[in-house]
Amino acid sequence: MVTIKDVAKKADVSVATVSRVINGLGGVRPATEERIRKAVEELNYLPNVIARSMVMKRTETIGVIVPDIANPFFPEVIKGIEEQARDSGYTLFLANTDESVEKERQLLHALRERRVDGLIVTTADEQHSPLMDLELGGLPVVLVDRHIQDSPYDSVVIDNVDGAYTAIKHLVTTGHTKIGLIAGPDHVTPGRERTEGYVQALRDFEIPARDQYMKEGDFKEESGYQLGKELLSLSDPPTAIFSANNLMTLGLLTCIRDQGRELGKDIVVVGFDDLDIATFVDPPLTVVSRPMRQMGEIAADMLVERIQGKTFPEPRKVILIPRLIVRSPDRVE
Amino acid sequence: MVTIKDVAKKADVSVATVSRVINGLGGVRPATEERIRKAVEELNYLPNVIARSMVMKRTETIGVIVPDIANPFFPEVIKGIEEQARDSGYTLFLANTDESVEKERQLLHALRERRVDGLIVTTADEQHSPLMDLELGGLPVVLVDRHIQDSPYDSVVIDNVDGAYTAIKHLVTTGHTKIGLIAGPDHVTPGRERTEGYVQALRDFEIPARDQYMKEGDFKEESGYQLGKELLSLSDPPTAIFSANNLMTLGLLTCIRDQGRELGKDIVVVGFDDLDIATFVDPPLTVVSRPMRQMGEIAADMLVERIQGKTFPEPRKVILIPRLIVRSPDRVE
DNA sequence: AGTATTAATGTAAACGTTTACATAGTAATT
DNA sequence: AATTACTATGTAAACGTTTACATTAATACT
Repeated sequence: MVTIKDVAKKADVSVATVSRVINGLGGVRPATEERIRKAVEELNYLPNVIARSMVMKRTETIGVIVPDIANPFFPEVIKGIEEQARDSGYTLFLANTDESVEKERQLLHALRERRVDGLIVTTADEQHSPLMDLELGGLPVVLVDRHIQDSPYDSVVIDNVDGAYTAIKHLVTTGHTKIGLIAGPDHVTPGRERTEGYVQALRDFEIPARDQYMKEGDFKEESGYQLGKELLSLSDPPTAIFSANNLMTLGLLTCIRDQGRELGKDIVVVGFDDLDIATFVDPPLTVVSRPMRQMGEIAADMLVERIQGKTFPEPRKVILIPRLIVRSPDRVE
Repeated sequence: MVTIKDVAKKADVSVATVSRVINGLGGVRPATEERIRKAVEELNYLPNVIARSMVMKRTETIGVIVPDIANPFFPEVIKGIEEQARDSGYTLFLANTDESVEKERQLLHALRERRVDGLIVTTADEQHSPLMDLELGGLPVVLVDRHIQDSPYDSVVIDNVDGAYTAIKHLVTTGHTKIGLIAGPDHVTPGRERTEGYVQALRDFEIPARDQYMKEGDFKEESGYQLGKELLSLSDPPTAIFSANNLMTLGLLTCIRDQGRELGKDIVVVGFDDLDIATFVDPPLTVVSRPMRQMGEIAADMLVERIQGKTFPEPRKVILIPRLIVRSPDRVE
C-alpha cells in the first residue's frame, strides 16, 4: 500500500506538505502542489482514513440501528439518512436487530468500539432499551420512530394521535358514524397513540364509542384478518374500519374479500401507513401516510448538529404530522 | 476517552500485558489477569478498533453497495449478508447508488479510503461498472445479482433462464399453448436471460413462438400495464402471460382488472419474483421466487473466504436456481 | 546590498493499538 | 545452592496520518 511518505519522497517534499495539499489547506507553492498532485496520481495514492481518524479522533461515520430492514418503512428512512449524511461526509454502518434487545446491545457495543461519531436508532424495546443502561459517554444519539421516555436523546417521531384522528375525521365527514378500530398493541407508543386518536376523534364528533367496535391486534397480518372477521360479523357491523398499521390492513382486506363483502360499498377501509396494494385494490385505499424519507433526513441533520457540538437545554423531539391520502370517495350511502 | 494505558496503569502492568488479556492470547498469570479485568471494568474501557485496525492493517469491515435499497429484493439480500458477516466479526458499511454509475464510483472511492476489507456490490451498470476501470489493488469483491462479463470477481446470481423456463413449462403442462411474454429490457442480463428461458421452453415443447405475443418492457409498472393491454386486445389473445419482473406484474394485474378480465379464468398470470399482492389477488399468483436471503449469505461467505486469502484458479460464479411457487390451479379450460 | 517581513516547507510528536524481542521471575534439575 | 529452562511481564517500534513549531526561502523595504 502506498502511503503519504511514498508520495512525499516522489515529489521530493515532506509529508507535511503533501498533507497540506491533500487537505487543501493552502500555503503551498503552485509548482510544488503540481508536483505533489502528479505523484499522487502516478502512485495511485489513496489517503488512509483510518490513520486520519486516529489523530483526528473522529471517524466521519454514523451507526444506524433498525429493528427490521425488511419492513419497507426502514429502507425509506435509511435512504433519507444516507443522503443527508453523505452530504456532510459521513458513511453509514448499518445493523439490524431483528427486534431483539440482546442483539441491539451487541450492536451498540460493536459500533461504539468502531468509534462511530453518532448513532441513529429505532430501539427494539422502548421500555428496556440498552441505550438507557449503557454508559454511552456522551455519544450523540438520535431516536427514530420510537421514542424512549425520559431519555436524553433527540428523537424524530410521528404524531400518531393526529394521524389516527385525521383518518377518523375523514370517515366522519364522509358520513360514517359506525367506525370500527383494529388497534395496535396498547403497550407500544404507536399502538397506544393511534387508539388515542381514534377515541379522541369520536369524542370530538360526539359519536359514542362502542366497545365491540374496538379490537386490539398485534400489528401482524393475521390479527387484521381475524379482527376484521369479528367486526364484520357483528349484528350491527361498522360501515368503516380504521386499521392501525399496514400489515393488519392487508389482513383486513383479505378478510373482506374472503367474506364476500364489497370494498368501498359494504365496508370502507382506511389504514395507517401506505402500502403497495393500496392503489391496486378497487376502489383504491385511503391511507395515513408518513414522510419516511424526511424522518431519515431530519434524524441525520439533528445528529450531525449534535456531532458538531451543538447543545440544547432539552433533548429535541421532532414530531412530524402524517398526511391523509384520500384515494376514494369513501362515502357511505 | 480511557485508553489501554490507563488500564495498564491502574492494574500496574504494561500495556502489552493488558493487550494480551484483552485479546485472550494467554500466558498471563491468573492473578494478573484478574487485576486487569477489574481495571477494564472499573474504567469502562472500550478498545479502540480504529487504532487496532491501524496496526493490524484490516478493519473487519465490509462495504455493501446496492442500487436501490427500497427495492424489497435488497433488504433481504442485506439481511443475509449481515447475518453471515457478523458471525465472522465483520460490520457492514451500506451505500445506495440509486442506479447511478457516478454515485457508484464515488461510493467505491469512499469505501476504499475507509479501508474496507472487501466489497459486495450489485453494480448500477453491468457494461460500464466503475469496478472495471478502477484500480482496486486486489481488494476482494463479490458481485450479487448482476454479473460483470469478464470481470475477475466472484459472483452469485440467479439462473434466469431456468426460472423463466420453469414458469413456461408450468403453463404448458397446465394446458396453455398461447403464452404471452412481457419481457425485460434486452440489454441487461436479467431481461435477456428471462426472455431466453421463455423462447427455449416454447421450442422444447414445440410451441411456435409468435412475435405478437412477445412484448419488451422496461421492468417498470407502467410498461406492464401498457403491454398487458396490447396482449389482451389481440384478436387471438394469449390464455396466459409470463411477466419478467414484479413491478411489471403489478401493472399487468391492474390492467387485467381495468379491462374487466377475470384473473385465473380469462387470463392466467405467472410472474418473475414474488410480490406482496401475489397472495392477495384471487386466485393467488403463481410466481418464480428467488432465495434472496441465501444470495446474501453466500456472497458474504465467498467474500470472507477471499478476505482470508483463499484463491481460486477462476473467479467463482454461483448460480442459484429459482423456485416456482404454484399458488393456483392455473388450468386452462 | 542588507535587513525585516512574509511565505513555503520541514521536523517530530502524537493518536491507541499490537507484537517482536528483551528482561525478570519462578520452578525444575542437578 | 547453583544452574537451567520455562513462564510471565515489560520495552519500544511500528502502523499512516495531522499539526504545532522550527526553519529556510522568497519578497519587500530602506
